[in-house]
Amino acid sequence: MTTTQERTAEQNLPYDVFSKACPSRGTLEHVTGRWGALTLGALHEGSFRFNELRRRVDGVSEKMLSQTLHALERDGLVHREAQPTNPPRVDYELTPLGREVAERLLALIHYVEGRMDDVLAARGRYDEERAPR
Amino acid sequence: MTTTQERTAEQNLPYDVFSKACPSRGTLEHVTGRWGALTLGALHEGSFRFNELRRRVDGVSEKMLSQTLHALERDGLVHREAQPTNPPRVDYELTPLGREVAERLLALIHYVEGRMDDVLAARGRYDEERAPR
DNA sequence: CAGCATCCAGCTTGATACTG
DNA sequence: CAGTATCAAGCTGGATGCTG
Repeated sequence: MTTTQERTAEQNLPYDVFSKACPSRGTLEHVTGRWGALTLGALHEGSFRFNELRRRVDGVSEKMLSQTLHALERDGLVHREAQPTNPPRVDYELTPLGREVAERLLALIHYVEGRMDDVLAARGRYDEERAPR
Repeated sequence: MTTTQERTAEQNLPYDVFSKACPSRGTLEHVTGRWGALTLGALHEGSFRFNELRRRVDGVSEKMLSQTLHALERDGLVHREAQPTNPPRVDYELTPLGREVAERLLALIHYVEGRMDDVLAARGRYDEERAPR
């Protein structure tokens, strides 16, 4: 069995999410976090204004959406286009890098959605086995 | 623009992670959460015992690993094989469904790892633009 | 070894109010 | 419209002690 450090050295990987200190872990959390994932998923379908996005991502608060967008913009996954009009208009869209990431993320999301019946069935079995009384 | 509900109806999707109430959102969080993602990633390489896994997933506490494994087992992604020996030996491995999910997850993880240089560069630009003083 | 039970510090989150 | 500021509450997660 190889340790994280050994794998990193052997395969010469510059960034290894399995290592606690690796910055890729932070970015991965922005991408896969509850709101990050849904935001990237929504933006994969086009450009959105702030409040459009807010309605799209059911349940996100204003604060969390703002925070999420800042993190994704900082990581270079989302582009923010602000027009200095009044009232202000700001559009968000994926960068090329963001699109690549979103595609892989959506492949995962759609797969999970497509297998939810199996997941729910597994849950039923699990719960029944240990609380039938 | 279509709402979440409209999309769900139009495309006849049984499960839509964009909807607050959808159970797929919960499963997605188990899969993509900090520890869920790393645990699935580790298990993709083979079968592991509890403490092996703990060493592999750098930074995870006993409690969180236990909790994570329970959630993944309940969702039908991980299989738990307990041998009634003394001392006890328990092995964890992916189910076929878990393997499918882990593969898509790893595609995302590896892509992000591979583009970390771009992410870090974007961060540098972002930070510089708004705190030069 | 493989966990569970408990406690609690602190970070995350949501609600609310306010600004340009 | 597009956010920021502030504050309370609740949940997450780490430490500790214990069991089979």
